[in-house]
Amino acid sequence: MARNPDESRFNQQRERVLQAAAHCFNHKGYSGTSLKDVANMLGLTDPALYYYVRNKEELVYLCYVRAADVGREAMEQAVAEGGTGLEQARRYLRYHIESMVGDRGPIAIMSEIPSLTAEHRDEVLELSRRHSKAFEAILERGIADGSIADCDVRMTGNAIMGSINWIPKWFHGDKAMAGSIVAEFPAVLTRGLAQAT
Amino acid sequence: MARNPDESRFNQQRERVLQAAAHCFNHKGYSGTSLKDVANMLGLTDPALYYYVRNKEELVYLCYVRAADVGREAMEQAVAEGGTGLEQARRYLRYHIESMVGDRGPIAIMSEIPSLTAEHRDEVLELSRRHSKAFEAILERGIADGSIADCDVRMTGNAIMGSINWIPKWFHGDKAMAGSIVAEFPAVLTRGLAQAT
DNA sequence: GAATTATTTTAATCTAGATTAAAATTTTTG
DNA sequence: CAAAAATTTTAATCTAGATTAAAATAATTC
Repeated sequence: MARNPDESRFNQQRERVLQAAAHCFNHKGYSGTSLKDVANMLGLTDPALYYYVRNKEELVYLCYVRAADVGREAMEQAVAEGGTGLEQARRYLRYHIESMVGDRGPIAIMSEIPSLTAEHRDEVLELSRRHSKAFEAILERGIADGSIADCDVRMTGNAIMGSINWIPKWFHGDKAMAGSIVAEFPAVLTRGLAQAT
Repeated sequence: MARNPDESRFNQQRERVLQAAAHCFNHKGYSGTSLKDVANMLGLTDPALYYYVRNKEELVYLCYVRAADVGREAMEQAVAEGGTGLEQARRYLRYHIESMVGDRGPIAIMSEIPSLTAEHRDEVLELSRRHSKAFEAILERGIADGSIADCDVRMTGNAIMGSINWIPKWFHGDKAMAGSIVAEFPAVLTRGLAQAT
């Protein structure tokens, strides 16, 4: 038995299921992906998935929690490393984007939140809200420390988060493209934030 | 009979169907909205919708074409009015956003493109691509005329378009919010573009 | 290597919701 | 107003795909 429960065969396989599902959802759309599609991608038959998730709703839910985790981890690491608000913002964006287009991807676009059960929906929305708040907090710290020009943090946050969230819509694994995104996005998205000096 | 075919009772009613569908898709998710939901919103029963669209796939398709139209109109008007590239970019964003959060809304998020028929999918993707190209062209004109700082137009375009496309995800008709978006977004999204003078 | 546990399969339901058909109603027109 | 056209309804199918049950296989344990 693996010492770390996250590394157990079961959890590893479940992680593969989630990545396959995210891939299918992003490529074929939610309504276009059957459990059979996801299962076949892993060389399994559809009922096998029920060994890892209770039903399709839970599969979607777990994909979304996973997407939120990736964002949260990037945020926590970026904040932990300190620096000015602007530096933290840039770093967060780089970490998050690196994960999304790198080995943590593909990340599911959260387009079917409304179809989740009330409990799951509330939880995912809460994670999402918390993430937005954390980013707004970075912006506010940047304004306070003078690295970021005064702005409407709510709208600025919405704008930047929208860009991030939309990436999986047009990025489909192309390596060269991944490089461009990582190289350009953090700069592009924060260029407008800097306080003129 | 109306002289302008767009104003015929049929077309007006169809437009209402599309708006209702967009509202439902954005609020309940694609898989969560049945034709019954859309029909009931208009005080109709589900089979009545088949008088306006061939099937659900076409309903989605038409919602997406409509969304693309709104963007194209904003783009054309903004470009037609001339000015520097930066001015055109700002104007386009203002027009597009005003339409989205105003009386042309709600606009459907294009999350189910992959479920469209091959013909419809290709057409929508082509519209989408053309729109992106048009925006990149504005950026290039801005770089040429010196109003916009040199940048990776492809990635910059992707970033800004992502912000726009994501708006229907979190904006749900709140009037005050609509005001903030129109007031802030065009500025926020173009702040990073300006050539330092 | 026998017993236990974990994983996957085949085969069988079951159902929501899309779609169709035919009839009823409403609107328009001459 | 009567006929024709337009719009909507009620009632009836029809099906993909989610889900469940039971059995089969593979991996682990002692």
